[in-house]
Amino acid sequence: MARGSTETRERIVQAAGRLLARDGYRAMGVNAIAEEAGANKVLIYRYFGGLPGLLGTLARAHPLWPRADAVVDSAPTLERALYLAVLETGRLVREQPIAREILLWELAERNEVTAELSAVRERETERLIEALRSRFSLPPFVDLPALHALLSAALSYLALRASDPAPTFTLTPSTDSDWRRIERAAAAVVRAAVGVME
Amino acid sequence: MARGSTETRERIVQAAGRLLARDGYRAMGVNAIAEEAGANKVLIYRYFGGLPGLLGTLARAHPLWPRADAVVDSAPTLERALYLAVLETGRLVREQPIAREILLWELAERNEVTAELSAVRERETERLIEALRSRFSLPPFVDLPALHALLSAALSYLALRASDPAPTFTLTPSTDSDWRRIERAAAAVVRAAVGVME
DNA sequence: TATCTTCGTCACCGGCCGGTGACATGGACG
DNA sequence: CGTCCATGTCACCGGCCGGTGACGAAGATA
Repeated sequence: MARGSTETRERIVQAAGRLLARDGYRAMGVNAIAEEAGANKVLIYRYFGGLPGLLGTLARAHPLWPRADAVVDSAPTLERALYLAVLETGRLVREQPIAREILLWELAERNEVTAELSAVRERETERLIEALRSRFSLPPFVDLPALHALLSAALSYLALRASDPAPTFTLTPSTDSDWRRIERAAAAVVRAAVGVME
Repeated sequence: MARGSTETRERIVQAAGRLLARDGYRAMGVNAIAEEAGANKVLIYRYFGGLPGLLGTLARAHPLWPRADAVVDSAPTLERALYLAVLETGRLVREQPIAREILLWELAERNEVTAELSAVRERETERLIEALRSRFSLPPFVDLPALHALLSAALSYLALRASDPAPTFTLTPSTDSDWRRIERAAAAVVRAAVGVME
């Protein structure tokens, strides 16, 4: 049924993305993906060389992380740009199931797939830092990478905890008002820290 | 061999802790634990009613999170106490493999075990917040839970990423000097934010 | 028409998983 | 002594996993 290499390839990639978003990274096996795609699992080996190849293809097909230029261009000050970048990271993790699962995956396992996924995000983040640095020419004693790492780690983690398997973190943001509190704290922190560290 | 219920129970609990610390939460199965303990897996069902019961016992036997009183008593100011509490959380996650794996587990799965583990940590954190509030009588418009959630989430996440499967986060702290940068950023943030939010 | 390649199917493998039922053993207690 | 029960052992189950070898069916090419 439905012969034709390219269509089948595409169907498998789509199915992998659907499965990752719906059932999480722990469900990503050749058997499950093949069934979801209505294809035969042998084709995963033939077309992608195995699971890592397939998931690499999937990752390359999705733009998952904040684009450096978009963030920088839309903000008038360093504080605002940093704030927006950090919040955008949290928002992506919260609203993009695939992004969320990839972060979890990277935390839980270390293999070819997660290494490549990390590298992709890393590259984009470095470009963001570089863009901020050149656009706003901040004083050298502001440790921008450290500040950015601290805040985006915070938002990512809170977003991870808030979604699907939802435990607590004293204030684990669940309602909109919870998230506003976190965002207000982050804003105050950014505003103050950039000044204080100078 | 080695008859006697209590000794065997203890041996199984010890083996579970060892396995969790060494091989991570993904390795925690009845077969693996039984082999590690040199016992028979049937006993896990007989003595603990199954895996959740065994791991609940294990968790209750380990003090894993910062004690509220210790942190509060050793700090002269609110800034200092908050800074110490947050750093201690990060340090624990970094140095206690069991704590690390429990956090990962809570992120990745939602079941009886992780629910109970979350509850334990949650209770301790609430006590910390309450102790800070009463000890230093901070103004009501400082959103202490939000600030604490933001910062401890940051340190926990960075510590999780820095250990065993070690990908990147632009600045993923690996060396001591990396961690000093993060700590300096956190200190500045705490100092500034408490003032700014007043 | 005959041949050859590509695409897809099917059946099977060994291995590990969680879980259970049947049975040996040894000690306490009558 | 005999009984009983907690303790520990062993073999086995069904199910899912990743992975592979053999085969059929469509279509291009000669």
